[in-house]
This record gives sequence, C-alpha cells and structure tokens, in this order.
Amino acid sequence: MDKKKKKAIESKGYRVGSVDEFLGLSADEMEYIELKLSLSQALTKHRKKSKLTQAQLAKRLKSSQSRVAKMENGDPSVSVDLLIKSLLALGADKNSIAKAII
Amino acid sequence: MDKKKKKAIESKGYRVGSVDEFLGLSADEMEYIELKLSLSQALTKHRKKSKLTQAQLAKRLKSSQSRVAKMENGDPSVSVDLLIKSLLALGADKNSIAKAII
DNA sequence: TGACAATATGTCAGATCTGACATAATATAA
DNA sequence: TTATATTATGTCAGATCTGACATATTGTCA
Repeated sequence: MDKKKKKAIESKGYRVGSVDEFLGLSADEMEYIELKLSLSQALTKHRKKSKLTQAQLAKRLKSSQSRVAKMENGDPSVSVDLLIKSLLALGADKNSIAKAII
Repeated sequence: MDKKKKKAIESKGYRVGSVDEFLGLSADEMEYIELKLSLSQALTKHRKKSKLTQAQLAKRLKSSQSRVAKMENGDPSVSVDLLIKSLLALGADKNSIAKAII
C-alpha cells in the first residue's frame, strides 16, 4: 500500500457509516476511497505532464492552489465530481479517466 | 442521441459556465454530463439485474425513491459521488464502473 | 376500464463541498 | 546556509447536494 493511499484511508476526516471493518470503513467505503485516490493520482500525473504548478492549474480551473493540493492528496473534502471536472479540464478523455480508476 | 442523453443535456437545470457552445455548454461540461449519464444508465442496469424496485434500492442505500429516480435520470442535483457509491452498493466493482464510463 | 405498483417531478431544511484566504511545511537553487 | 518556489494544512462563508416528503405520471394486470 503506497503512501498516499495509506494517508487517505487513515484520515480521520472521512465520515463513515455503521458497518465496522478495517479502521471502521466498510468494503464499499474502502472501494470508494481507493477509486477517488486513483483519480487524485491521475490528476497529479496529468498536471505534471502539462508542466503546470498547482497554482497555475488552480487558475485554469477557477479554483485555488489549496484546493488543487487537496484534490491531489485525496482529501475527504474533495468530491469525485471535482476530480473528474478537473481531469477533463486538463484534456483527459473518458478513456483515460476510465483507465485511471481500474 | 438517445432519449435520456437528450433530456439531460436539454435540462435547464445545469448551471453552466461562460464558454458558449451548443446549448450554452462547453465541451468539458458536455463530456462531464455524458459521463454522469453513463453512470446513471449503469445504475438502472444494475438495479434491474438485482430485481429491485427504486424503492427497494433506496432503502438499501438509506435514501429515497425519488432520489433513486433522479439518479437514474441524470438529474443535475445528483453527484457522481452518489452514483458511484450507489453502484458499489449494488455490487459493481471498479472494472464495471470503468467500463460504464467509456 | 379501475385499482395498484412503479417511476417521475417539485420543494426544502440540513448536510456536504467549494473557493478563498492565511500560514505552515517542503523542495529547489544559489 | 538563505531565498524563493511549490506544495500542504486549517478554517469558514457561501454554494451545492441530499434525504425526505408530497404529489403527479406512467406502467401493469385483471
């Protein structure tokens, strides 16, 4: 398990349901977090391929550097919607998004 | 273009940005809506495969029938997060979710 | 046809997410 | 090392999403 996944999963920020498993997360919750994390990592990859800093990407997205940092780190306050919109803004297409989450 | 896609795209419900194109949606916004719609359709497919009514699925999700209906119809008030969580609750895995959005 | 089941639509209070800001931590180069 | 650039973290008001409810519409079957 790599550093980012560990960080996101250990995060106390996630509001979890009632079924207790590893660290209080259900299997579905785990899968959801892993999927989000995959998109986070894809975002970092695409940003770097485009040779943009987080601040530059933030400007393009009409967002802020801090939010981009949160996106790339799988922060619980970031939605999959925002990740997908950001990936699309970086030129990712359906296929590469689909590939990222597998 | 099938009925559902047309409905979602024509929907006045979507809050759109500044770049005007077909019906006032940018290319990225279009792609995002299409991706959401693909997940909507996958949800309907999975629900029917499980032989559940919208009300039964709603109960499993701790949600409501009306929200399930909105999910399946690509309503703008439904997030990709909710669609993905619902698909996972229906037993869909990463691969089938990825396949759905291609 | 009528009765019932299933799905769709509209609304809203409460919950969650977002951009923005400040500031801390870490990298990179001189 | 010291600057400077880049990334990370914490917070919060305003925006968006959610579950729930009422109700309308559509489907199904006798």
